[in-house]
Amino acid sequence: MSLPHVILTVLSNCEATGYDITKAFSTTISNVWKASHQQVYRELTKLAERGAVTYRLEPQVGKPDRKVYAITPVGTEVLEAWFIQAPKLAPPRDEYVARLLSCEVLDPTPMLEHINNLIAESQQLLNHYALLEQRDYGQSTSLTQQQRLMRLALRRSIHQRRAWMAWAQEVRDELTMLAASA
Amino acid sequence: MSLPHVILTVLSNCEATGYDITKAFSTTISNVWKASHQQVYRELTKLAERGAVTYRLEPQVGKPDRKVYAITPVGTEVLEAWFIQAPKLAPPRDEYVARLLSCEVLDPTPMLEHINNLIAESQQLLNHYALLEQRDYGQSTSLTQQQRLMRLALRRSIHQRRAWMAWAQEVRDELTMLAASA
DNA sequence: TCACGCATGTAATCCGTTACATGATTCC
DNA sequence: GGAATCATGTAACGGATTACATGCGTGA
Repeated sequence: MSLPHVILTVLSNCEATGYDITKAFSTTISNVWKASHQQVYRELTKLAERGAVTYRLEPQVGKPDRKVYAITPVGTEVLEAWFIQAPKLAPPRDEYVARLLSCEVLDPTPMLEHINNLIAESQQLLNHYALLEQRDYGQSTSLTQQQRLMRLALRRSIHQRRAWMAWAQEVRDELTMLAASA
Repeated sequence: MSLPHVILTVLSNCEATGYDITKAFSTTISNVWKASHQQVYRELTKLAERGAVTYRLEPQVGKPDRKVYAITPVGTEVLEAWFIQAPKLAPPRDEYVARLLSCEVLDPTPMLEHINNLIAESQQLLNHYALLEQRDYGQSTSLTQQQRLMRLALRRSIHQRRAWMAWAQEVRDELTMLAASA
């Protein structure tokens, strides 16, 4: 499990509230790790119990207090211990291929629609990614370290989505033939 | 959630015991969906409660009874209803990219090792996949429908792994430069 | 004034993982 | 004789999802 460590990484850069971190999960980190605000708040509570983070209350007029979290030395150790462990790939759970297997016993027509939608969505996303890459990392010759890392995260999404695209096109061709011969 | 539907798909082809299905999950379906035997047994119990599957007991001499499961018409309806729903991609939870983000605040050397391991493993797996594809689908000019579908499942794994490979190589180059300049 | 965003949670349920358990058979 | 495999589970824990809940400020 890496959710607490992603949170600790965010806090290594700067202090943040639960809300700030949730925002990060829905913007910059959204391609890397998915987490709901409930998960974030619960994890922050647990990390505070373990002494990996601390927080100070910032009173606000007419609003509930902000809890501003910061990483502790213990938290840094936790992060380092996790960092040197070998990463694991997510176990395969693929709804597209699962449905594809059902085509042996069911009419494949709906599957062809799903695949066409996947192709269309993927094309749009890839266009979007290309724009992002150009806009954020394409101009200057020298990028900061942070920019290089974020660019590699984006590259991951691009490679992954291209793989979906290429596969979906193979499936479309195969299913089209299959539907024609039936 | 698709676990029950993958099970129903298996049972649409032929009757099977919990053990048979578990074996399928660790062989033919292993690239598509991961499930432990405990999950399979629990899911079979639930499907039987919903009336989507039935089972008959096959007594055996000196062994515990075999429960041989079969899909029911209700089960087929459940499967069809799921089949026409739009598949969802797995939410992003990527331990490699997560660790990559930490490289901003931690020494990237361990990450470079992780990435080199990923490249080596991926190369081996891709070789293995190539052999499988050739052996199982490369010879005859006309494949059965079942074979075509299984081949597309394999193609998915190949595309996915190639994407990992290409990305990992980009990361390796970038991290090597980064380590050299530090 | 009504909806949306900010900011913060609790509760229930489900899914996945790990560990524990049993008792026979078959292969080395 | 011991290890692995067949076949079947229960129990406990933790993570993820969904729903429910509050209460203020801001813009249409």
